[in-house]
This record gives sequence, structure tokens and C-alpha cells, in this order.
Amino acid sequence: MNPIGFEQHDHTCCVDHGVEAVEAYCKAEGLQFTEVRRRVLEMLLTKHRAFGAYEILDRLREENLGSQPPIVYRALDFLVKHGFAHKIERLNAFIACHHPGQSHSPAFLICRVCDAVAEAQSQPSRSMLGSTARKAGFTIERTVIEAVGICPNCTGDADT
Amino acid sequence: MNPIGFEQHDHTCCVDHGVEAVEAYCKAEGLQFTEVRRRVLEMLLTKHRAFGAYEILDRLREENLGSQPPIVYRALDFLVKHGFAHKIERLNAFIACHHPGQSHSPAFLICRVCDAVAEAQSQPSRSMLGSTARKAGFTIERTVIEAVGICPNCTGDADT
DNA sequence: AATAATAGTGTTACGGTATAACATAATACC
DNA sequence: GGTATTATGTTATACCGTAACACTATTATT
Repeated sequence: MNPIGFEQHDHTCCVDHGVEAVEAYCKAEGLQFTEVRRRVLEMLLTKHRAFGAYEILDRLREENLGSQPPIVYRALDFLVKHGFAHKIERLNAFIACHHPGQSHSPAFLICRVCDAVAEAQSQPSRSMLGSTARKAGFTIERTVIEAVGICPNCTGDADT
Repeated sequence: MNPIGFEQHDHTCCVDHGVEAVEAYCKAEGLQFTEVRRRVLEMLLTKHRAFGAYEILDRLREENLGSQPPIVYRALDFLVKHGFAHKIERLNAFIACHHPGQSHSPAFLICRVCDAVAEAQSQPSRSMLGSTARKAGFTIERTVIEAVGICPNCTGDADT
């Protein structure tokens, strides 16, 4: 249950492995892993942080893969729908998933200093939110669990 | 720990009590509870749902209390800053707080059918998110806990 | 009460986020 | 090969949010 994102690591693995995993999944499920979708995923995988849709669009434009918002939003919709990426509601931005394929309810730790985002797992059904929902007769379909704060690498930096 | 929002109740109490509580708090703390701020809070209290900033602005405009976005955003900033209202990140919208004065980390149950929103309490430090953060060395300053699903009043309605 | 300091409001202008709607192209399926 | 489905290209627009500056009201100080 350790979050991925704040530790030092060989990041090329994250990119390669992430793309491979999604490629395999799409092949198995008969999903079209098109060039735009692949490039958007690759961009998301380049950093453990969230990317705004227009930031991604700028990159697509440079590569002549599209220049209008719907292009990037459709690619992001695809990635999010199939669990290859997540939207960080607090940031109105998107991040690659680190457990593609596995069904999961993600939780995020967002560093407000360096913008790093770590993905952890939540267990809605076993959380207080889940028990509150059951008591109230509310059926949870999706959860948004995000914590904003200071990551271990930025702790101690001179900014309150 | 029961969420407020889905049950039948005498709603005029919510409005009156909410305004009174905030008024008393502001008086005690030396905060200026101006007309715009009061009206925005009253509007938020009229329903157990979230309101977009521009929806509120339209009402303010009708009442000649301002016509430009900064007016409503400044009032909302004030209300959120002092814990009289919360922003629902998932909806980019705002809702009145139901425990003004008490310090708390709210959690929300959002019905995607009728748009009702119930406010419950979360306990970040005791949650899995809290323990994950501690293990990772992450300092949580604020949490966003929102569940989207179907409220008890809409359960069974013909929409999947 | 006059003054200075602070806080709130009015207004313009703009930037960031997101989607509806419709046309065209590519792919999958039979 | 023909049809259905899925993806992309494009225009236009709607919604969300803030920077910057002028002005007014309130509060604190003398």
C-alpha cells in the first residue's frame, strides 16, 4: 500500500512499463490504442505529477497530433474511462495510473510545493466514508480522495 | 456522524440557524458579515446541494448586489476561509457548511441523480489515507473526500 | 472628530477548463 | 466490398476563476 511518487527510482521503468501494460490490456480487450492516446499516456507518464489538459494539448500541437481541445479531452476520457489515467479534481488535471488493469479506488497525496503526486489505494467500503454511506442508504459509485500537503522531499523547505 | 442532507426535515431551520450561527461567530471574531456575504450564504443554505459561482452571481445581479465574477468569488472565499461554506471539487461548486464554527474535515456524499449533497465528517488522521501519509512522510494539510453515487431518495429510479 | 490604516466593493479585462455539434476519416465486422 | 462503429478534425461557445486597479466603507489611532 506504499504510495508511488515521492521516492527516488529509475523512472524510465515507469514509462516503459506503463505503456506496455496499457498496450497489452488494449490488445486483450480489443481497444484501439491510437497514436494520440499513446502519446498522451506517454506524456502523463513522464512525471509523477498531474498535467493540465491544455499543457498536453500544447505538446500534441508541436507534434502535429491535433490542435483543438476536443482532441486531448477525448484521449483523456479514454484513458480515464479504462483506468489508465485519473483526474485530480483538486487540480483540474490528469495523471497516469500506476496500477493499470487492476480495479481500484485511488487516493492521492498532492505536494503543494513541488507538485508531485503520489497514488495510493483507498478502500471505500472499509472506510468511514463507506460506513457513513451505508448508514445513510447512499450507494457509492466513485470516490474522490485527495490530500494536499507537503511531501517528504519538501518538508523543511522555508515556506509555510 | 450522520450526514445531513438526504432526510426530510424542516428546512427553514437550516437557513435561519445557519445564518444566525455565522452572524454570532463573525460578531465574536470581529469579522465583517456584509450584505453580499450574507446573501451568498443565504442562497447556499436554501438547498442541500452545491451552487456554481455564476449561478449565485446571477441571483446577486437580480438583487443589484453586484454583477461581476470577483464579487461572488470574494464572498465565497470569505465563507470558505472561515469554514461557513465548502467547495465541492468534483462539481466546481459551493455548498453551505452544516457545522459552522466547529473545526472539521468534511466529507461529502453527492447524488448524481438529484444533485443533493450530504455533509459528513471525516477523520483524516485516523483514516487509511492518514496512515499511508504518515508512512510516506507526507504532511496532510487539507483533504478532499467526496463520494459520487445514488442517494437513498433516488435509489431505484430508472437510470443506470 | 480628523487622520491613517485596513478591509471590502466596483469594474475591466483576461486566462484556464470543458463540451456541444457536426463533418470527415479510419477501423472493425460481416 | 459494404456497412456499422469508432476515432479524429474543426468551429464555436459555455463555464470557471483571477489579476490589476480605482474607489468606498469601516476600523483603529491620535
